[in-house]
Amino acid sequence: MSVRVRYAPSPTGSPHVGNIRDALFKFLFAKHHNGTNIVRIEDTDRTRYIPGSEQDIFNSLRWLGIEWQEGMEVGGPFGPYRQSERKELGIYDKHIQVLLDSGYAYWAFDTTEELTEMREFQQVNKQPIGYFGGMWRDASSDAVEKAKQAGKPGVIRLKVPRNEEIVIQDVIRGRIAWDSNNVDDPVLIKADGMPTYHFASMVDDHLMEITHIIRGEEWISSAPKHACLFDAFGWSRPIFVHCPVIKGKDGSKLSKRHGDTKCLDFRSAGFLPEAMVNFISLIGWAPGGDKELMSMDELVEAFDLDGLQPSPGVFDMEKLTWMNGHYIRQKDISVLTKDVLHYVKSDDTYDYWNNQDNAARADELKRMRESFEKDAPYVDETILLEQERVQTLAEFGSACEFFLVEIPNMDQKAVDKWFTKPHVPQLLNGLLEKVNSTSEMDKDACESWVRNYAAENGIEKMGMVVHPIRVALTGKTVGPGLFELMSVLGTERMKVRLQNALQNFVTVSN
RNA sequence: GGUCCGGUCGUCUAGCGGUUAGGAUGCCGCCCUUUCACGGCGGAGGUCGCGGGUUCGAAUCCCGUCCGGACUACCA
Repeated sequence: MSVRVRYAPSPTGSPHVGNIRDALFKFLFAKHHNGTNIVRIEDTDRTRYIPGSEQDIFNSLRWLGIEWQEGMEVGGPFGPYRQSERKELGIYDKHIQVLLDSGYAYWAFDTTEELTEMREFQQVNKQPIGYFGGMWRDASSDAVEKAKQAGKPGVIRLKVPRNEEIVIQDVIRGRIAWDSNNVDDPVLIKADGMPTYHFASMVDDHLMEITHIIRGEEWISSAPKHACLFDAFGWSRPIFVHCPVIKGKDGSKLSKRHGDTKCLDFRSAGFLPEAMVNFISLIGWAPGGDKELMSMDELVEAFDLDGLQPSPGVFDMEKLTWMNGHYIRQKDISVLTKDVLHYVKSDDTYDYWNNQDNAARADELKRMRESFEKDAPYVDETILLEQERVQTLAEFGSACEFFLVEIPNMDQKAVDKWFTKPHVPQLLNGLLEKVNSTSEMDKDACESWVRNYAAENGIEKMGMVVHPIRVALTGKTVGPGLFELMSVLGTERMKVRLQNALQNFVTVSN
């Protein structure tokens, strides 16, 4: 039997990295086994529906290269793939009737107040909290009819068997058992007629012939309910795989207060999909050796359930950042420049940095976007020179800034350190003279001029000539190799910068 | 409170009864070098949560204990 797995998110917001990591696992597993990955939308809670989140879900998946062969947007033989549509088709009504008829489900008419009161009672009496039958589990059909006649809103609950042991086999953790007396009767159909997750998801998993339920660890405690449901229908249970959660630095489940958690935020922050995929695949899973830098194809090749880990992992931004730097460096320059262009053109980028209260970064990136419009080949060259010096796409903004402005911002400490040396005015004037008389200087020409100058003036330490020129041209003490940088800048820009340095910053005259 | 899951350097992890407990990241140092970065080399960092067993031998198996986490909705 071929593998069929499903990614079944709720459209309640832009997906979280933990959720997307699970989606990645499912995709890798399906693809590794030549199976089918299905995307189904679980929108049974109308109150939590957020418009636009379906698109965020698809965008997150596509950004990372997670494919699906069946489901939303691509169709398939088991559609529709949106639960609200399946509800309209009567799929859940039909199935709940089966359970009602066979006695595995029952109507319950408790009010919200009654349920709250019940829980408070259980709380103070240190009892397990939950609905274990109340007055409705074994109510007579007359009582149920009467409540219906009276127009009382009711729900349908699953009649979990009592005095039994409920056992599931989890692929990662092995046997997990519950005393059924501790498993409460979950609501299957809500008062508004919509199915709950417990019901809709399991019915659909069966109908869609899902072989493996791969989901987060937070579902373990409802697994016995799901197992009972399958048993009640007489259906064979799929294989359960509960993946460990992803935690934040403080050890609790990753959430908003840990910073970025939405998958698409990472795109806006300047991370590459290759890095993101590689990094999140390694939280809770390992191929079983020392290898950790892997492409999507390699992950597909290496992925299997036995590499899954039971213990939760912490999302380590520093390691993600390192990995992103690795992928930036590894990238072909023609591809990289397109990525950067795309990044600085995207509105999401600016929304993101403005939300981060980092207007300066937004400005740098905006300048880069404008520069692309004016002189793309020039910007491409600056990207090449900064490629090995940045770790995210966003960092190109500040790394390339000095190239793109008319006059760079002069770092006062750099000026104080280097422009006070007595040989500097002559040096900068000499270079100015050179660029005035030359229209083009390639890297070698720049290098030989600098070296000759040093030799002719008896300067032994290259730093003594290199650093002042660097400060004059870039305003900084750090950056790409001087000769590369000079040749990319070109004589015109060098002229303007040298004049500015000599007029406004060089304090010692000769 | 209850149920369940988990516990190897700060972090991600390898390990499946015999290893000086390996790799990666981060940190530190050296080398390369005009700076930064990249790269190369090296270092610090783990009595494998703790306590008992089983065994000639345990991170690996068993029991207990502690700590952490998830769930505990007519949310998923």
